Amino acid sequence: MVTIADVARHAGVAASTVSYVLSGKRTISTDTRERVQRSVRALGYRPNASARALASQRSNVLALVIPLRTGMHVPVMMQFAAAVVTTARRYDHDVLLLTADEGSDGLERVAQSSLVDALVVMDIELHDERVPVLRELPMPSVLIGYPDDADGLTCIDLDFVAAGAHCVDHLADLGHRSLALLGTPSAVYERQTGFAQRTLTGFAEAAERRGVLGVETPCEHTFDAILHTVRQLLDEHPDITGLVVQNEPIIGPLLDVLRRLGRRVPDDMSLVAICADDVAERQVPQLSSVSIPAERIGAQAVEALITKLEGGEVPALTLQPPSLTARESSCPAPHRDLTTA
Amino acid sequence: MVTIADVARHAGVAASTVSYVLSGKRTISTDTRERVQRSVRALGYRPNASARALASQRSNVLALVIPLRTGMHVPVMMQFAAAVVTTARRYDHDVLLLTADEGSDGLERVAQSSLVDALVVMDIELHDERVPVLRELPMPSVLIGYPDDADGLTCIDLDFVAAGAHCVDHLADLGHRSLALLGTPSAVYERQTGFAQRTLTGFAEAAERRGVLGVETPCEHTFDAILHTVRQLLDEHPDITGLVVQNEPIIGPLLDVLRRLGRRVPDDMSLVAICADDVAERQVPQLSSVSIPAERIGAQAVEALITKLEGGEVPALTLQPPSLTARESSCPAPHRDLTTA
DNA sequence: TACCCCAGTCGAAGCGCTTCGACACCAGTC
DNA sequence: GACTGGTGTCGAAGCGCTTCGACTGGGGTA
Repeated sequence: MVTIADVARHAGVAASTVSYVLSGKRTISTDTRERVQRSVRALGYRPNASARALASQRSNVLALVIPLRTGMHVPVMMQFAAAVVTTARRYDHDVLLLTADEGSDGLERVAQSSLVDALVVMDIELHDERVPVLRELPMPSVLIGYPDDADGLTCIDLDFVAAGAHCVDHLADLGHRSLALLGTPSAVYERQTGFAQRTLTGFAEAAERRGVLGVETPCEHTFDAILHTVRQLLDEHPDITGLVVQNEPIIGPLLDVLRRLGRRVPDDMSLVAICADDVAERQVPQLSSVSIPAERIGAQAVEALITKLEGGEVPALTLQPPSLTARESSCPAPHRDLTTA
Repeated sequence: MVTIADVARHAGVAASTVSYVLSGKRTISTDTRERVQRSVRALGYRPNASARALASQRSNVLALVIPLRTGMHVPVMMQFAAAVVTTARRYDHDVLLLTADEGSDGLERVAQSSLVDALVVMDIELHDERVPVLRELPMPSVLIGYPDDADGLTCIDLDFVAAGAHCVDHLADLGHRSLALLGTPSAVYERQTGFAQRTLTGFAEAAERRGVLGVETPCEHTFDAILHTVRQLLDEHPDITGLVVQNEPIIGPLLDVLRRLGRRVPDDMSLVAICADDVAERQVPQLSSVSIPAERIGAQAVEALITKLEGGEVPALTLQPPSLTARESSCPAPHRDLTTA
């Protein structure tokens, strides 16, 4: 391996000069700078990451904690992860992958051993055991999602309360009076995952505000579960004409189930999904949806972290406003009242 | 931060003694060992990763290169990734996440800067530009998948040739005489991805060997594309009664399409998928399938790497034998010949 | 002309650990 | 009683880099 000393010798300067050329932290004459850069290229020099980290107290590595848990929708997670990695690279950082099942011990491990400079933590529960740990850690972190008590933390998320409300408003504006939220598997609610809870809240509040019926039900991923859940829902509330779906993997089978139950989308049943745009567009009919800007949020998380690493200030909570795109799956409610009133 | 010197002072020994207690590389008296361990616990000491890496020339970090490319099925990838991370942790290693779009430069970067000790590379193409680079790198690597020329490499994969053949054999055994392979999106074939190509080969060879018709067609992910592909397939080859599917995300909509085209599964059309077991089981009807043992392969990759890091020998190519589970989606062929012969 | 200042460079210290060789001590051995 | 061979511990060197303080020389100022 070629070291900085080799480069220095080759260029006829001191090792520290090479270091300053590379970091730009002191002024170096054009002449020297170019000579050093030529030597770097000629020898194919790459600074040793550990030596650099040891001397500078910076590893240039971010930890990314991703959940690999039941009920989570994997492709969305990967979009976040990809955005984090890509953005980190843009700021000359690498990403260490941790799974959530290492828990808060894992966070302490990588932080206290100085393996990483900062952490991005996904899939935050309302009462997350990792939150107090993150608060005490001697390095910056950013959460994607946010706990109930977000004091002293930096959190970034889609505004799921507003997202839930948006869906209700959209359907209510179209004249629907009875709505249901078809949510994530119940395990996700049980562990009080922020995004699921908040969508629920937004949905319920908006239904109340608009004076429409709003029922909520979790839904598992198997076809039979979907069939059963929807059938029961429509049995109990036969006048439901609007469905809000926050559960990506069931979207395909759900359309199937509705067909099988004799409900045409959107004629008999309007649908709004909370999901990635490409998923919404891929369906037949294309789904009206509130998109999940995973790319944007992942990038923002890294940028916030970099800012904090450089000593800058970032807002404690950044909520992306949701945006709803109306597509083919939602339309004005059928005029029941003409026949039933 | 607590350093090894603090621990040494606290325990009344030399720093090197602490190091030897921690590594176990020299015999230490029970008395001293316990005293040191107590001090470690009392002070909450964690060795500094960079210092350790610098001194020992080992970072205890593995690079994992995952593809984030069009046509790849994300959940399967994540299963691999999760298995790699989990297994790495079992051997006291961490995982640095790289995306394939950094290409071979990314590999050189992390390897030559000693950021990592070894690499796991996924999604290998038959003529992969990264292969020559990996061969030259001064550290071990393991490929999940394998290129045409695998000389000097360590590769682990499901035996997709056998998988393709297995599917044909299963259907041929059931009396089907005309089969089709509904494959990945064409982009995946165009970049000569190993698993797709080899399944094709196995499928074609087995069809030839069994003397049955075997047509092959790529298939994109959108509903319309699936509908169009299947319709065209059945127009051109109306007597196809067996379908092999290697394209996880289309499985749901495909069942839909077949229904729409009036083909009942399995009565009119037998189906065998190459996909994760849980996906196969979630469908209605449940799919006969060759499973993709992502967990196993990911774990094996890491274990091979650890063995190589310790100077051990590992086989150049490890092919997992595929196993087919017959479920509801395949049954004996309808007895056409009675009516048409 | 004497002075100061700044740009440009160097040398050395030190980041926190591992590892090598040396050494001290105690048991056996002859 | 001198010698050998472990066993357990220590000190020092060194991993490859960053960074601090110091030094040099040339240009501007008084």
